[in-house]
Amino acid sequence: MDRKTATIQDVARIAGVSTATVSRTLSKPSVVAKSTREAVLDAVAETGYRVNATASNLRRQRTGTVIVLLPNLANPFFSQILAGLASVLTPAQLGMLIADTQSGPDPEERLRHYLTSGQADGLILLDGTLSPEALAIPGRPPVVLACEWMGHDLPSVRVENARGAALAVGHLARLGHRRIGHVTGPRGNVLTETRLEGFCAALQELGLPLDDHWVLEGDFSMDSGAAAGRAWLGMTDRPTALFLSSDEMAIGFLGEVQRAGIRVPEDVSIVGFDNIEIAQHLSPGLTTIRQPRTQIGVRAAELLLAMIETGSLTGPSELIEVEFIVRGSAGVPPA
Amino acid sequence: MDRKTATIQDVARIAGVSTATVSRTLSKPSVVAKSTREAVLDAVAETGYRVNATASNLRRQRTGTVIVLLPNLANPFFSQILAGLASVLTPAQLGMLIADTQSGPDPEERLRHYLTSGQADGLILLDGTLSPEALAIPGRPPVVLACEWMGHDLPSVRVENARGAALAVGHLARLGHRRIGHVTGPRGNVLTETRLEGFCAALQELGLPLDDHWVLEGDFSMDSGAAAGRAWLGMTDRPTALFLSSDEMAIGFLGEVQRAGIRVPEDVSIVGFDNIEIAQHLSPGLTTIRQPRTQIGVRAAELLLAMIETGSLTGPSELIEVEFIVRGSAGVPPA
DNA sequence: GTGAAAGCGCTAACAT
DNA sequence: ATGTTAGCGCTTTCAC
Repeated sequence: MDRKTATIQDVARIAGVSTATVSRTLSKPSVVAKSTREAVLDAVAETGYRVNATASNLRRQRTGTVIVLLPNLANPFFSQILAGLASVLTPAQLGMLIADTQSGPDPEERLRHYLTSGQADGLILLDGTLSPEALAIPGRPPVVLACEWMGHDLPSVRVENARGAALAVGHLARLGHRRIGHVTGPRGNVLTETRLEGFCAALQELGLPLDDHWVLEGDFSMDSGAAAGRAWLGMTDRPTALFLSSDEMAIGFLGEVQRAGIRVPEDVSIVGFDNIEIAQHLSPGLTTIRQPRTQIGVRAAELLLAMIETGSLTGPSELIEVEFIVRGSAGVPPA
Repeated sequence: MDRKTATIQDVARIAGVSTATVSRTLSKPSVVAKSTREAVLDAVAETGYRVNATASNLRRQRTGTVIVLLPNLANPFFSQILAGLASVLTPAQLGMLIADTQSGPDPEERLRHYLTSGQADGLILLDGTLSPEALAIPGRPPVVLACEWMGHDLPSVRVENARGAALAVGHLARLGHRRIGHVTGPRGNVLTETRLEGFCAALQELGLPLDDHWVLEGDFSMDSGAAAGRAWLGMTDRPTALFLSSDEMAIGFLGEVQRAGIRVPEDVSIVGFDNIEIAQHLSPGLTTIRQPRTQIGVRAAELLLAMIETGSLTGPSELIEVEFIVRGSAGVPPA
């Protein structure tokens, strides 16, 4: 009907009250008299009034927005975390501004920008490669890490990465493997290092050999898994099993060696990490470690919400359990 | 340093100019004298001043935000489109507020909410199942569809879906298949219908039979592809080839029949749709139709940006080409 | 329980 | 080329 949207003034005029009363009716209905409240709500309905979030935010010195900073938006790994975040943030009237650290030139500068721009009530960080110094900014909003991170003193939601690696090694050892290789994520990434440490520690604990040639560097992508597959095919002294630091790499590896005529798990056993949806649909199914990604998002959002509400810059951290999922890609070693 | 962030007043005071000059220096540097500009920029640097986006937006009657409405955030299909959107929107100083139509109860109400709330300068719609009536709202911001849609009169970025289906059928027919089945997306979805129509039309054009039993309903998910695989395994009169309306379904189908001992493509040929990253890493590689998803996002964002800048509610539509990708999952029919 | 009034921080006429 | 001024629409003391 109306050409332009109604303001609080219009509602006040129609209801015959002041703008203050309209505002109160909408935010704290209990403090206004029943009859006034009804008059106001009628006027709201009549005009189709919605509060202007920008004006409200300016007045209340908040933004209504949470920034989510992730390394790479195109990586489907994050979409489920985002879904978890949204399920908590949306009901709390907080929008998610999603930004990608890889699209620009200087990721840490991007982070600093968001922290100082006053554009957000809080920030959720999904990129573990940024350095903690970037967070040392006075007056910054609360931050929750939903990833591993160099400095471990911030509120965070993390996953039992080292234990996951140990579970993988234990499973393979129990099947009889003694020559176990590993494909890492990108060096420098905290996830990579944590899983690698867990892998090495488990090997040592079980008295299994660790050959440097059996640790290949990847970058979590399918392509890098395929490259690892080619490297494995070219080895004279192949490990009989591999633990790969992501399911995506496991898929790339699997496809590559299968196309070369290698049978999985008869000729080589494979364990991934993540339990992405496709893991169960491969042939053979991918044995892997489940990370509950939606839950990571949910908990991170809840933590941040609590900090925003209390105005605190600190808060608890949380460790989320992983679960070992046995499918067909790991079996007994070849005779 | 400072406890609270500097305002434009602080900068003006330090630089010895008015706030208007500070504002101008930052938005249209060319109109202020060089010496003043330098003084202002020095003061900006000294105070670490950043414009308060909320205040700026309120004053300029804009929001600095674009809402992206998609059916399901957890679906990795959208992440690349989002990456494309972000690559255009971020440099234009527009944030993306991402919302999920499936998380709440009433998707159309959600859409209406975003359209009327004045929280966005524009909206990008990735959900083709919402009805066009929901957009008939006075004073709404510009909208771009990045999906198929019931009413075809809005600015949109779409893909040659029907032609993609025809390419798939043509390829299979050329290999010698005469019994070609299809697994659809969810009924009612516009993508589903368009591809189905393309499929039927191509069959007819080539004089190939269309058996109703060979058209199975899926929902684009791997699980539904696996279900289609089980259905196919149970058929007495199996088609020798299938065109599946998404790669995810093709993957589910492939895994399911392979686990049942069926060889692909020797026993059955498969063609998917999308060319998701994993398609090339499967064994056999998945023959499919490529949709340039990043580009879809880029073009949609560019269209919307133009509309926001000109204040127009209409604009051109664009059809993005698909490309047929031959890999190993489709071969000659079994003898 | 309700109203008056003072800004939140910024930009864009309009003056000069 | 720069300053003055009037708000954008809202929330929140502070009175009554």
